[in-house]
Amino acid sequence: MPRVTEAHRDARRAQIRAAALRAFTAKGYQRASISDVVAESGLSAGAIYGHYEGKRALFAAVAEEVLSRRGTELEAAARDGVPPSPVEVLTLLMGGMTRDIQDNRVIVQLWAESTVDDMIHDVVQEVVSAIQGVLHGALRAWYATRPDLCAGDPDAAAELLLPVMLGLAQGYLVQRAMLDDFDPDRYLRSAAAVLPR
Amino acid sequence: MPRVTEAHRDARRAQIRAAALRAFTAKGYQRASISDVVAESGLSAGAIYGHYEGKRALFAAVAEEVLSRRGTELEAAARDGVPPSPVEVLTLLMGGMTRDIQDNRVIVQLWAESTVDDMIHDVVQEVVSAIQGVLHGALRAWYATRPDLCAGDPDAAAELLLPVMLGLAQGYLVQRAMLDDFDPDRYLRSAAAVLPR
DNA sequence: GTCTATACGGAGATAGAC
DNA sequence: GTCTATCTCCGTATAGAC
Repeated sequence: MPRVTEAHRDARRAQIRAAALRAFTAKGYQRASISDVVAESGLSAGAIYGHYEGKRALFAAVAEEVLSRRGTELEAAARDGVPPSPVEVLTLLMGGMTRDIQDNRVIVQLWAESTVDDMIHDVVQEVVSAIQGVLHGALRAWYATRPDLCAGDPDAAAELLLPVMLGLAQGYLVQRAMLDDFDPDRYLRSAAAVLPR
Repeated sequence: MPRVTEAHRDARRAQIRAAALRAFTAKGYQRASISDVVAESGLSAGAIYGHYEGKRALFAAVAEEVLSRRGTELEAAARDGVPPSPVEVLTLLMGGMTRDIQDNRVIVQLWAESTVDDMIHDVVQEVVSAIQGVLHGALRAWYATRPDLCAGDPDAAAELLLPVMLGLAQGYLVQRAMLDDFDPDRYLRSAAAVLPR
């Protein structure tokens, strides 16, 4: 299999995903039509359908790409250097989201879609599980440096903190997407006040 | 204006809202059609449109009803009896949600819709603001009984905790709607480990 | 692989009788 | 106020040429 062709194919697919993300971000996933993606990509409907089965598959692919990056980033940060504290982990995750997509309304739309579309559900399920795994590892590493806080059992401490860490991240994203007067710094100060440090 | 007629009108509107909630819950807001609401209500399309402008207005009305109840419940709990602790407040709110709607997928769908539909946005915005107000009051009342935890300033302490309390509630709802293996008790234990008590 | 043009289906909303 | 029947729009997806 000629690798040039393969690379070209992947590049085109990436181009389509990028266009889809722009369209979904601008209009919202439900309201964005395939025509919007077409317009955004500079290609045609036929071209899109040649690479993705349809709008749902496109959303799944984009979601996989964006969410996976959070796991990758966190893993990298946890690997080299001092283990980040819970608040630093939260800040890192939220900063990454903001970097990838302007506002994060589309993330909330993704969650909603995952409650009703099986294809989306499966992708989100898988990637979020992966993120939880990485998150667990990061927290465990940090607790290991703070034996005073975990009674010598970093693993159990990380396990206990995990749902709240995920929940605080989700709360941040919901509020940022939904509330007119959301204040990111205030939210992080609030989180810092309750999280171990 | 004859009050019997007025009462009948309100009853019918409540009947329609209840039918809409069932339809939205069963199929998801986007996928539920007006026909579904019609079928669920036992009425006709014409009857529905005689009382509500359309699907969006219906969702807004249902959302207003369900969310407002959270504020009312919390206010009642905070008023009579011992001020509930943060974890108790969280448990109360989540219990109320579960009572009103089986799973809470439709809540996440509501948030998503609020990021893209102005009518929904305005309603959610208003009701969530009200809930935050009540929440603030409840937390302040609790802190007032625990001066050791707030350095004598219950108001500031409540203000600081507010975003996290809201975020933890939202995280609970997202995870419950989205994750196959969500464990409510585990989430609450996790929250109890970080929240002041 | 990609384009243009179009078929198909479904959903929200309305008309008009009762 | 409510019903039946229907209209109209719009979005997804495909057909067929290049």
